Order: sequence, then C-alpha cells, then structure tokens
Amino acid sequence: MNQPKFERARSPEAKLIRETAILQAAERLATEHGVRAVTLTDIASAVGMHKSAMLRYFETREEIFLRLAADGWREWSQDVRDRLCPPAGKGAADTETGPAAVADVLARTLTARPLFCDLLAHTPLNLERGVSLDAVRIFKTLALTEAAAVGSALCAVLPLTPAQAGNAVATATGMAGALWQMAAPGTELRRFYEDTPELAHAVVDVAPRLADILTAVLRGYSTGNAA
Amino acid sequence: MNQPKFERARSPEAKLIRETAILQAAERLATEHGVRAVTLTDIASAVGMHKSAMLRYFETREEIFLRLAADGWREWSQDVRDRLCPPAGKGAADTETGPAAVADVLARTLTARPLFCDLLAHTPLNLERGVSLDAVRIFKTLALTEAAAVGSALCAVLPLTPAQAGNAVATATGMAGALWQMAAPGTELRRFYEDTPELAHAVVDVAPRLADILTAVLRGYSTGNAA
DNA sequence: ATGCTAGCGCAACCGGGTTGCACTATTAAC
DNA sequence: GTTAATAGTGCAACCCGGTTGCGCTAGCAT
Repeated sequence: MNQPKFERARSPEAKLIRETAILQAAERLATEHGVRAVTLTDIASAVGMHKSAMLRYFETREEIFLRLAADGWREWSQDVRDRLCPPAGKGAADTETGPAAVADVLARTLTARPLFCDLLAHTPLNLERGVSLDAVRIFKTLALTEAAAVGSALCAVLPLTPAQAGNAVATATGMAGALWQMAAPGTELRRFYEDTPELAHAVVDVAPRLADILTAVLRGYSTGNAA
Repeated sequence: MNQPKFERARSPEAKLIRETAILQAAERLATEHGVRAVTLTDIASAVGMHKSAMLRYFETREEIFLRLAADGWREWSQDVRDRLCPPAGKGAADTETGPAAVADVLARTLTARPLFCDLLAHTPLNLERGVSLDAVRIFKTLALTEAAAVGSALCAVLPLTPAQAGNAVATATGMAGALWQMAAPGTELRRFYEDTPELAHAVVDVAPRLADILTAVLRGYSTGNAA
C-alpha cells in the first residue's frame, strides 16, 4: 500500500506548513546531535514522511541546512544590531561601547547559538556543494548582506573603516565556527576532550576565549584609527 | 586471480616505503582536488594497490588525512619559528619584529600551504571521527605541542602573555581554515565566487586579509601589555 | 619438500543520498 | 454523476564511498 500516511499538501499554504515542519525537525535534530550526524532518514521519520517525498520540498539534503544557515544569519544579525544600536523605543541608554563590550556582544550572541556555529563551520566546505548555484547565490547574497549590516553597526559604535568592520565580522563568525568544532565534536570525542586536561579549556571556555580574541581585534583596529 | 600486482611489502622498511607512498599519493591528490574530493579508490589507484589493502596501513580514510595534518603542523611550526627566531647560524639579523611583520609571517606561511589550510578546515569536524581515540590523542597532542611552540616564538618577539599568544595562534590557524574554505570550495563553485563581484575579493585576497586580521589581533594584545 | 605466515585482491556488505515508478486522493471536465 | 487529469506520496531500486570477510599465493621457516 502506497497510501500516504497523512493528508497531502495541496494548497500553497499547506506546502509551506510542511516545509517549515521539515525545517523545524531538521533544526531540532541538528541542535541535539550536530549537523553532521543528522541524515535524511532521521529528518523524514521525525516529520513522518518518506525521505523521497521530502526531497520535493528541498532539492537536496544540503539545501535544508543552507536554509537553516540563512535563518541563523538573519537572526544573529538582528540580535547583534539590536544590542549594539538599540532601536528608538528601547530604553537602553547604555548602548554597548568600547572594544571589550562590543566583542562581548559578538561572542555571546554567537555562542548562544550553537547550531548557528555548527552551520558556520560547515558552510562553504560541506553545505555549498550538491546545491544549485542559484541556491548558493541566494544564500551567499543574504549572508553577505547580513554581515555587512553587522559591520555597519560596528562602525557606528567604534572607529572602524568598513573593511576593518568586515574583517571583524569575518573573524567573529569564522572563529565561532572554528572554536565550536573543538567544543562539540560528537559525544564520545567530546568526553575525550574533557578528560584530557590540556584540552579541557578548549571545550569549556569557548565564549570567553572568543570574546578575548575579538577584543584584541577590535582594539587593534580601533587604536590605529582613533583620534 | 588474486595475485598481487606488485611485490608485497614484507620487511618493516618495505612497509614504511609503501606507507609513505600512500601518504604522498593522498597529499598530491588532495592538493590537486581538495581533501573532500579525494576518495579511497582514488588514492588506491594512484598508488596501484587495492583500497582494502591500503586500509591495513591506515585503519581508516580519516587517519590518512590526520597523518597529513600532523605533518602539516610540524612543517608549519618549524617554518614560522625559523622565520621569527632564526637559528644561530642564520645570518638574519633582521628578526621580524612588530605586530605587522609577525602577522605577515603567520599569514604568508599559512597561505603558502593550501593543503594545510584545507586540512585545518576539516580537522575536528571531519577528520577526528571514525578514528580511534588513540589516534586522535596522538594527533591532538602533537598539534597542541607545535601550536605552543609557535606561541613561544610569538612571546619572544612581542609582549604577549602565553594565553594571548595561544589565542593568536588559534586565530591564525582557525581563520586560515575559514578563509580557505571560501577561497577554494571546488572548481565550479570557485568560478561562481570569482564571477560574483562582491565575493571575488574573498577568493583572491586571502593572504592580505588574514595578515590584516592577525595584525589587529597582535596589535590589540601588544598595546595592552607593552610598557 | 612442505607447511605457515602474511600481504594482497576480490566481492560482498552497509549506510547515506538520489531517482524511477506505481498508487491514490483530490479536483476538474464533461 | 461519472470520468479523466493532476499531483503528492511511499516503496524499492540504484549509486557510490567506506568497510569487512575471505580465499589466494609468494616467500620464509622448518
């Protein structure tokens, strides 16, 4: 019997609902077990449909995660900008200022999003393959736009050139991915890291370490440019 | 006929020769096509033996690349130290000094090793899986030792604390991997990057960009500590 | 000369991603 | 009201890379 287990998605709205259901399932599984460990079969059984049916919503597995990465960029960018330059209504007169405070915002907002860090670590190497160039173009344009928005926010609170701000954002996201890789490389491997004293700090201290590096970058740029 | 195509490696010396042949083949292929694209079958046919026979020299595919990564760490570390603190006999009275010069050394030595950058990008996420914990321990200990050696060299030429030097090394290797990913993500994808004006600089300008970031990091650390 | 050992190739297996196809529920047309 | 077209789904097969089990044989040792 090839009867569908549940109602078919016929209307555009129903399709959208199913699409978001797939994305949410992928997000939950990837958060729990890491992007790398999540297979199409896992997502499919979590959603309740067959994996071959899922691939008519997303042309490939990588595209699912590329979509999640795009969402991650949007949310992170918004979060950073809200914290650096609170919108008018917000009562925060204490806009974060100074390299250390700004670095702290970047580090905190990133480490608070382990899935986003995971996706950042995977992005060009693993996610941008087996996907149509169109999909890559859309994603890259979005990521670049969001990164530029964060860069503008940095320029607004620190004496940076746009290029320097761009490099700072690249450092933040790049190092977040790189440090995350050491922090969460699978359960048994992570236990190994934790059990090895000289490596334990890498697993535990990601946020302060990232903040420290970003502080140095921002301070190095700012002192050169400031009056 | 299951006759071996070539002489069997019986003596320990012969085994060692074959092992290095495998490593060299993997190195050449990975340099040409990228680590990710190289399969066991590729390496095997390059060496001239069957892939199942190769797996008696290395317990798994990842272990081959983990070995190459270890070699990369050794060579890079040695190169950096030689340039920062030339050994006694070397006539270089001009030991590189100042954040910008040191950053330039780090950036140049890394970008001159695209395969090492590739391996750095893969390391914890992809290479440290499917390998015995013993192999990971050996590799991590070696990488950590070499990184510490580079950190010591940095401390010798710049006013840094050991922790700051360690973060600087982590930034150098982490960002080298992250930037490399964008620069060389497969031929057709790379052409896409090059054809997209707003992305082209990321593909082309890896070395100066990395040098700029590292200069900021070192300057940010140094100015805080210097007299 | 005759076992024994150990390196090798082959073929099978496994698991993940992808594709082709049959099935049916809805909808549209007559 | 019946019938034909459409479209979403499940199943099974396929592909391909990594891994494993097994038989074969070259070379050493007895």
